Amino acid sequence: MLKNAEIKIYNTFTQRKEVLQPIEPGRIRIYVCGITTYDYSHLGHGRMLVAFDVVVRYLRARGFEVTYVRNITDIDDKILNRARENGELFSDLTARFIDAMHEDEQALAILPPDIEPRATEHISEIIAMIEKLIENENAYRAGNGDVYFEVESFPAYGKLSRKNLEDLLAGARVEVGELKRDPRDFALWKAAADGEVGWDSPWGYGRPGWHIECSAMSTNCLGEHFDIHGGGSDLMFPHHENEIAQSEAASGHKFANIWMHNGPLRVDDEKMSKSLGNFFTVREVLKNYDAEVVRYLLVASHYRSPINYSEHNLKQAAASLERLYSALKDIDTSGVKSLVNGRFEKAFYAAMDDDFNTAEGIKVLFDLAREINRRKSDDPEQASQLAELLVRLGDILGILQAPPEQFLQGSVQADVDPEYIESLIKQRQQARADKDWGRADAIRDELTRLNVVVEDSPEGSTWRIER
RNA sequence: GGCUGGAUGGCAGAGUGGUCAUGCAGCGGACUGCAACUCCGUUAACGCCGGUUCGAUUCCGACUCCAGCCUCCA
Repeated sequence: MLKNAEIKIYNTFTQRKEVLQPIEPGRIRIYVCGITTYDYSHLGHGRMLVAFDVVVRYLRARGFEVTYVRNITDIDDKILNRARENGELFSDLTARFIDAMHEDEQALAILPPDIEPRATEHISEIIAMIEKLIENENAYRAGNGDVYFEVESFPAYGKLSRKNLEDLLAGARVEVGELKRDPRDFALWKAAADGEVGWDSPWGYGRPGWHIECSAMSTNCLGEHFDIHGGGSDLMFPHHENEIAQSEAASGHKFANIWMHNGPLRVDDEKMSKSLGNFFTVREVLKNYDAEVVRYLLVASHYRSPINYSEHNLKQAAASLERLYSALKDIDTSGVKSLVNGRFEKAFYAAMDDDFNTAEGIKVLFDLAREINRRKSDDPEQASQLAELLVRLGDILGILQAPPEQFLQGSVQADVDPEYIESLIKQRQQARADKDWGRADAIRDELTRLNVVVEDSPEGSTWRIER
């Protein structure tokens, strides 16, 4: 790949794009907040997973050795509540939804992270970090066995989400029977009763609070100081703010160099959420739309922008992908010599170097497609090389990896029998040979009824699904 | 109310101080038995008001509107 990669990334922390400067030359360590597994992944999760999948794919394409850690939070109040409602073990619940998440990931062509730590497998590290925080006088035990982080003891608190401590105090809810010294303090460890899910600790039986697991797992997997920390923008406060407080209070130095936050997924211009009833799980969506079309939709906008989920936008995504795949159709790229460092590749890298501008990168893919179409007939060798490049660049975005015919002829929206289609096409070919245009058109009408479009060319007739 | 981000052609969505985004849709042409695909050409935009400038959609300021976070959330 190109040498001297200079990649700019928007750092939420500094509110500006910064040149990525690895702590260790040639190597990037990245931690992304994954999913709390108490239900099926929704499309907002899918967006996050795809966004950081592209980040990692691109960094690798640019020659970095990447260690990608994405955690699973498998112990949490929501999990325990859901398990109780279902009358099942919390570990059975999380096992089921972790499997489901992996299936969804695979469907969306999301590469697995290098390390996928689970909170329940890092309880001892969590306890060790809490002990350290108590020792450093950043945390205290409450009378009931809870342990809280003392926000006042960490003056930089609020620097990521730009909140000042006074405002937080004014806005904090004070609950009855409050065990905290200060309403802004948050739980590191929650005491549990016998019979509830928990682990033994120096403060008695209990379980970790919500934020500490990410501090413990990231530190354990990547060290106390690493390159990139990512997650959804809705995690900025309080989750990431608390992570910074915990991690930096424990280690005494900087936590992550760059903070990346992906934008929200909206439905009808509102954030997708259960309370609004506009909630889509990944698997529901994949019943009605091809996974690659969904992925294209997620990748066609910049990762920090909101994406509006709608049937209309999915249709447009399908049309765009059809154009790209049409360019690849009938081209054999096997054994083709790779075009390296040409203008298209440079333009693509320039776009992606600028804070992973996938929308600008996709423009280059369309430029490539047009060039391929121009050359298809008179310069097939050049067309093949360009097609190989198109597929290679598509891979960085996680698209265009299927055989073109497979994409163009298969679709979850139209379940057709290829043999039947082929037989109709043959009959139509005969009718055309006989110049029986009426019959040829009647057959095409029948195909249209089946959502099939026929395309005639000097080499014969091909077909595709009308999405 | 505080903090962030946004407002681009019919739709989606990038970007730039003065010459093309791109895709879909539209229009004209080529190709086609007719189509489709494809190619060539083409229409069309930068919320509002000021300022800086020879020139602003792009920089600065005010305003309006929208979204997210401030409580569990990717």
